[in-house]
This record gives sequence, structure tokens and C-alpha cells, in this order.
Amino acid sequence: MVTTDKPQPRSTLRDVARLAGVSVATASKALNGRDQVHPDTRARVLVAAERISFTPNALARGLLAGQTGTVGLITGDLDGRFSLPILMGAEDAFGKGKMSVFLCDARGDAIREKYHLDALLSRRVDGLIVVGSRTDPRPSLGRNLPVPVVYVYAPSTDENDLSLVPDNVQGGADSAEFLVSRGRRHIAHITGETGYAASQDRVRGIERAMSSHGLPLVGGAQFGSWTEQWGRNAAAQLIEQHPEVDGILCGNDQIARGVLETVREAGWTVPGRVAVMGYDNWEVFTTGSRPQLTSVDMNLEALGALAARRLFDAINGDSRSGVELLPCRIVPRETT
Amino acid sequence: MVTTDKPQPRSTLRDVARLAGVSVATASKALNGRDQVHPDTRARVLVAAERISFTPNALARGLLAGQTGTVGLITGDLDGRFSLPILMGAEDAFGKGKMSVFLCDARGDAIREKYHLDALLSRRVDGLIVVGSRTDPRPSLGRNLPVPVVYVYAPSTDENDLSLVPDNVQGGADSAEFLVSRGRRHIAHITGETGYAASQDRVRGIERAMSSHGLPLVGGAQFGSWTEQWGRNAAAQLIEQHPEVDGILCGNDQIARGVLETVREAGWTVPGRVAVMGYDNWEVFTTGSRPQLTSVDMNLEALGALAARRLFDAINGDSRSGVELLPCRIVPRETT
DNA sequence: AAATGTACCGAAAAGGTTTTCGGCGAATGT
DNA sequence: ACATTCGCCGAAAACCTTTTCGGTACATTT
Repeated sequence: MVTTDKPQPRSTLRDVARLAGVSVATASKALNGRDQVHPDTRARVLVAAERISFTPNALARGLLAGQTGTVGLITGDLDGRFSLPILMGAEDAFGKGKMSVFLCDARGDAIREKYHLDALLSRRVDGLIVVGSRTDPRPSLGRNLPVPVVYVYAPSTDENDLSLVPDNVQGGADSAEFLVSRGRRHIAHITGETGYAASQDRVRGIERAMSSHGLPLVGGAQFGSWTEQWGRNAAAQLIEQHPEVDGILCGNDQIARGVLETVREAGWTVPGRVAVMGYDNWEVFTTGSRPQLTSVDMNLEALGALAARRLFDAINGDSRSGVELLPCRIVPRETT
Repeated sequence: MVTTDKPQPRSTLRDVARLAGVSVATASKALNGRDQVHPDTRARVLVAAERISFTPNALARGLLAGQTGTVGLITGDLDGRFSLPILMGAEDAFGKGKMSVFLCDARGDAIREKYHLDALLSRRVDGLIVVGSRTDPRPSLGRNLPVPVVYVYAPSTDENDLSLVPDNVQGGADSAEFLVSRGRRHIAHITGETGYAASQDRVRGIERAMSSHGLPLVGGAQFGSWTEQWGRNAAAQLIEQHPEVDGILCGNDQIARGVLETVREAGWTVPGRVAVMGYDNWEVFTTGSRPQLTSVDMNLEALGALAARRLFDAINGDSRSGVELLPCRIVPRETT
């Protein structure tokens, strides 16, 4: 089963020109819609190109133009659910043009990141998008890169870089407001690891919103891990120590799933006795649960789309810097 | 905040040569470890290259060599959990060499797929990996492409293409064997949509294994959807109609989660009263559940790694065709 | 001292495309 | 009939790197 048939050599512009009986210059102009070429000639070239299924060599084109129409996306967590929506948003925003996205996974490893950076730069990408798996600031790729860079989700520590980050303070505040507006008065917060900027920001937003209503945060913010198991444990303790609780804001959807499981096993109805909200709006978790989980969506696709636009602008000489915060939105379902 | 500082122009080999006081030819040879260059000269070139942080232009190199050191990966489901492990496996296998992976998301849309295919071919990728989200055969990209193609997870309908697919028949059979070897005798199967080759294959494997032991499949294969909700519903019916059931094989981990929830709420212990197995081994589901879920892993990273090797071989003229089945493995946890 | 060999370096071509600019033929104006 | 304009086409340069091959300078041999 070992064959060795070299596939047909790819056709070049010269082949097209020869077949159409014109020069390569004319063929090029005809194919690219330049003027200065007679309609009949153009038609001849087009059919010739079609006949031998000519595909212009982007390498040669990029070499000449100094632009390749590609951007590199270096991500820290391919397994994660953050970088993918961002990638899709970016692809969509670029899509209408002729940009392609070169994706690399550094897996949080600085060495691998450097390796991929070199690979991308040598392939002359027109720009870079750097995606992290946490909203904590991360080291900059450096100031004197030959192409513009946009940091997404994980901001750069360098103020001169441009970073796009979801506004977790606002997201947290909105989630609290949401429960308050639904009549909840005894709200608790169970979140993930304390070392994450995401947890800290959301806590800050929640506390701000609660105090603006003169309400306490029942039991204070409970830090743990980002797992269902922690959600179950924390919820068990919470309903024992604070049976008055009527709303639980969770640090992510997995914690919320754990919380949901525990409170329902304790005989509490959701949302009757207590409302529960998740964070991230990870569909497979939010719609799989019973009842379906209200959650906070960080609009990651929009984040990716904005990254694409900002990068596009920067490539065209119009670059910004600093941190841009993008709003989160609440997706109401059945647990509130 | 709108600046317009064009970043420094990238340095070329000519710059290096000038700085080192040699010709470009010598500079090239020095940098690429060719012989015919004096050690002192080579050293001069290397420091010169370092000083101006020279990065060879992969476009020019690729144009000349006819090889770009890149492969395209066209996937159908970026949101899905299948293509990502495959991508990572492929990246790992390539990683040691100097291959980079160009990822595109076609979202199951033939038009978008064609678009990306053209984009990749024009960028002169050395090969293509096509990943689908279902194991059902998919249309071939065509026989006369200028580069080799490997189809992964979703096989091509064309026997002349090379396809790499997890062996779901074996996976199903092994899962049944596993429960039987643990002493279960009344095994049921709750799976997803009937139209999926994956469901059909697994059912076939399960039925084969059961009948080889002279055991019936309790209630027959139950088809539904790939959701937790279906798992809950099907389990409720199952334990009512077949209270003798002591093992449940599920079509995926989400169904298993639903089953788990229902049987536990009915007061059955797991694995005491009934064993439960998932499929896919999606960590976030299998380890988040209580008890943690035994599941079948399709070894997707290995699949991706093999795809990379096969593609590499094909690029070097050693190509195969047909469908290769890769074994699945069982990951025992607490539900069995 | 002449001839041969060795070690190193540089000129040039190649790869495919785009763009500029000069040129050629035909049509128009006088 | 001549000059001018206009429309269209092609030659050539440019992008950057790699490789081949000829050449130079020096050391070695006879």
C-alpha cells in the first residue's frame, strides 16, 4: 500500500501566460482586475487560469508585497474554553477580508511561546494575537517586535501594549444587581481560587453592588477551587451556617453545578427557595443542568472580533495601547 | 492614543552580510551550518545576525525550496472537544521537527471549507489534515490535490484517501467486557442519536461482546440525544422497567452524568447497586461528577500524532490509503 | 621555481509574482 | 500626409534566500 506518485506540479503564472499567449505581466494584471488590459485578453487569461486550476503563490506575493495576509494567534490553553471563542470571533471579523489565522499552542510554557513566536515571525505574519487562560497580567512579548500585537483575555504587564479583557468587575456587579432586582436579599458568593484576578475582580464588583444596596454578602466571599466538588462542599456548609441565603453567585459554571446539586439534595427548590448563577456561560454545563443555569457570558467572541479589528487597524498604522475592558452580559435561564 | 510609528523594518540577510563584511552567500552558509566557511568568518556572521536580530524570511526560503514547513488543519468543530486533542497530538508529533500547523475552522460548512482549502493551498502548505466532528464518512476533498491529505476522526468516503478513525466497535466491546469482568450481568445501553456512526458502532461492539457471553442487553440499545437530559429521562424509564439492571453503558459522558443523577436520586448506590460508564473521557465531566466517572477514551492525541506521522511520510513520498482504526482505552474511576 | 592541491569566498541564478515604464500600433485631429 | 493621443501589451526589476560553481590566495609537493 506504499505508493510514491508525486502529485502534479503546481501551475504558475507563467504557465497561464503561455497558454493564453500573453506575457506574465499581462496575465497578472488580468487576474488581479487591473486595468490596461483588453477585455478579450482578460477573458483568455481567465479561462487559461481556470483550465490549469492556477492558484497564485502566496509566498511570492507576500515576499514582494511585504504583507502575507496572515496573523498568528498564540494561545496558552487550547484545552480551555476561553481561547476558542476568541479565535472564532477573530476569524469571523477577519473572515470577510483575506486574512488567515495561524494558531499555535504554547501551553503556558514561555519557551514554547518563544519558539512559536519565532516561527510566526519568520513566516512574516502581519500581526499577533496573544491569548491567555487567566485574566491576570502576563509578561509582554517585548516592545520592539516587527509587527503589532494584541493581548486578549490575559493583559500584558506593559502599558504600552494593547490588551483586551472582559470586565469582570462589571460582570460581578451586574450579577449581584440581577439577583437583587429579582428580590433576593441574602446573597452569597462561592468562587474559585483566590489567586486569580478573575475571582478578585468579580468579588469586588459583587461587593460594590451589594453595599450600594446596603446589603451584606452572606458569609463573605468563599474562595476554593474552580471545581464542582468545591461547589458541593461550599454549598453544604453555606446552607447549614446561613439558612437564610436566597441567592448564590458562583465563580464559574462548574461550581454552580456543584452548588445546584447540593442544594437540591438538601430539598431546597431552585429558584424557589434559592437562586443560583454561574459564570462563563459554558453551554454544555449551563443547558445540561436541571434547572438550566443562569450565567454570565464574557462575550468572548466579541472580544476576539474586537481584537481582529484592533490588530487590523494597527497593521494599517493606527495603533492603540492600554487596557480595554469589554462588558459581560447576563444570560437568564431557569435558576433565577 | 493614535500613534503611527511604523516598527523597525526587518533585517535581511544582506544586512547581516554587510555588517559582517562578507557576501550574502557566505552569510547564508555560515548561518545554516554549511561547510566551506572559516570558523572566524562564521563567528563574525553569527554575532552580526544576533546584533540586528535577524530572522530568515521563511517566505523566500519556501519559495526557493518548494517546501514551507507548514501543514493546514481544517476542522469542522472548533467548539467541539474532538478536534483539539487531535490538534495537540499533531503539534506534538510535528513539534520536534520544524513544522507549524495552520488551523482553520470550517464549521461544517462546505463553502467555508473550500475557501479555507484555497487559502491554505495558495500559502503552499506541505500537507493537510482534515478533522470532522463525527465518525460518519464525509466527502473527499478530491483526488488531485497538489499535497497529501489525512482525514482524522471523520473518514473520507473515498477509499483512496487515508483516514484515521477511533475504533468505536472495539471501544464499545471493551466497555461491555469491562463491566462483565466486574461481575455485572444485567447491562443496559443508553446512547445518543441513532443517526451517528459512533452510536451504531458502539452498539455493535457492545452487542457482540454481550452475546459472546450469552448475556442479553437489557432493554436493548436506547437511542436519544447526546445530552444530560436524555440520560436522566432514559435512566428513569430504565430503572422502572428493568430494576434488575446492574450496569449502564452510556454513549457519552454527558448522558452518563444524567444517568448518574437519576439513579442516585432514586436511592441506588453507584457502583454498589449499579455501575455506570461514560464515553469520550471528557475530563471536566468525568472528574467533576460524584462519584468520578469511568469512561472510554478514544486516544485522540494519539490519533493526531499518528496523523502527523502519516502526513509526514506522505510528504516524503510514502503515502498510504484506506481507513486505519485506532484502539480506544478504558479509564477506570469510581463508578465501576 | 613551477605545478598541484586546499581552503575559503563571492557572483549569479533560481523561485513566482507584482509593478513600473517604455514602446508599438491604431485611431484621431489638422 | 503628418503629428498627436490613446489603448494595450511586454521587458525588467524587485522581494529574500539558497546553492552551484568559478575564482583567488595560500600551502604543499616535485
